[in-house]
Amino acid sequence: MSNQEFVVLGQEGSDGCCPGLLTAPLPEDQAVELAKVFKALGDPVRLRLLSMIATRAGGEVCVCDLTPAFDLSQPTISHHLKLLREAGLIASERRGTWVYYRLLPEMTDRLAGILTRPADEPLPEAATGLPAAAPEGSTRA
Amino acid sequence: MSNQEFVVLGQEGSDGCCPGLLTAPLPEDQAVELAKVFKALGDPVRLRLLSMIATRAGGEVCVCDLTPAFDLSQPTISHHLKLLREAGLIASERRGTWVYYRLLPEMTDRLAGILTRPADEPLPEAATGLPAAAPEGSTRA
DNA sequence: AGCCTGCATCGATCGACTTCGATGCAGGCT
DNA sequence: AGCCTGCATCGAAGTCGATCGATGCAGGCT
Repeated sequence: MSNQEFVVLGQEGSDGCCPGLLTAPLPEDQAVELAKVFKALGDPVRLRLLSMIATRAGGEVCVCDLTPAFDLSQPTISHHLKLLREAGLIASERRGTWVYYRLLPEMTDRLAGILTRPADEPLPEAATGLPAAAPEGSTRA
Repeated sequence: MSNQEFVVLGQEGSDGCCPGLLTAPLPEDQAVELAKVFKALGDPVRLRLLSMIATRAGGEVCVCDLTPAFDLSQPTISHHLKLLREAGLIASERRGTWVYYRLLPEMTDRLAGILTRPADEPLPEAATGLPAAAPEGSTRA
């Protein structure tokens, strides 16, 4: 049960080919994989679940501590946890009666890296104000 | 047209009250606002659009350069751009016949900060293996 | 064994999202 | 003026996602 369901995103470090969204034009297949993770974060309940898991001292939370924090049924919470798990953001482990969830910091680290721009980003403010200069590929047929 | 539609997320810097998801248990209303932005990123087309906009030299892209890069209709691309705009990730400006989009790096910076953990994160590996220790709030009635 | 608790899975419901063609609107042409 | 191009908006259609009650399963009790 403590497996990650399926590993999304190749695990190249911050040195490899894919320094992130804001550096190179993100190929199709990578966009698909990345979107799965961001989609998992695109829900208030899942964000709060992730936050509760990540910030709990000890690095682990029992599901029985998560469920009563929401005005939702137990199956719904279980469903959201499953999505976070399938996105590679958390992992679960059963110990006796209870199931514990913990953060997988590799994924959040990776997302943070993907959203970080390469420190310079001149933001030239150039072309602004020109009388409608023709864009890149427009041959104006 | 170059307005941000509506400003999501209070704009406190990295010093203020909300250092991110992985530090404090994310209150409900903030989770709702944050989820909107992550949801906007939770689609492969929008991720590629954002990437194309962010990585274009000059910091701007004409819509007419974005549309032919996808196997989708023009209204669909326009719809995705609108969602990215409403999420505060990009802004648009009309110049003559064409509309140009540019990245709003404040938002991506903010997301990156939210996903960054406070550098230490001991990952104690403690309680693991114990014979079913009772979780936090369980009084085991 | 039998029972009880904690959690996951199943099936159904209903709203949200993606996509499209059709249309509207702004701005540059002739 | 009339026309054409670039882009946004408007329904409509189909798919996906969130949520629930019911159920199943695992593990610790008596």
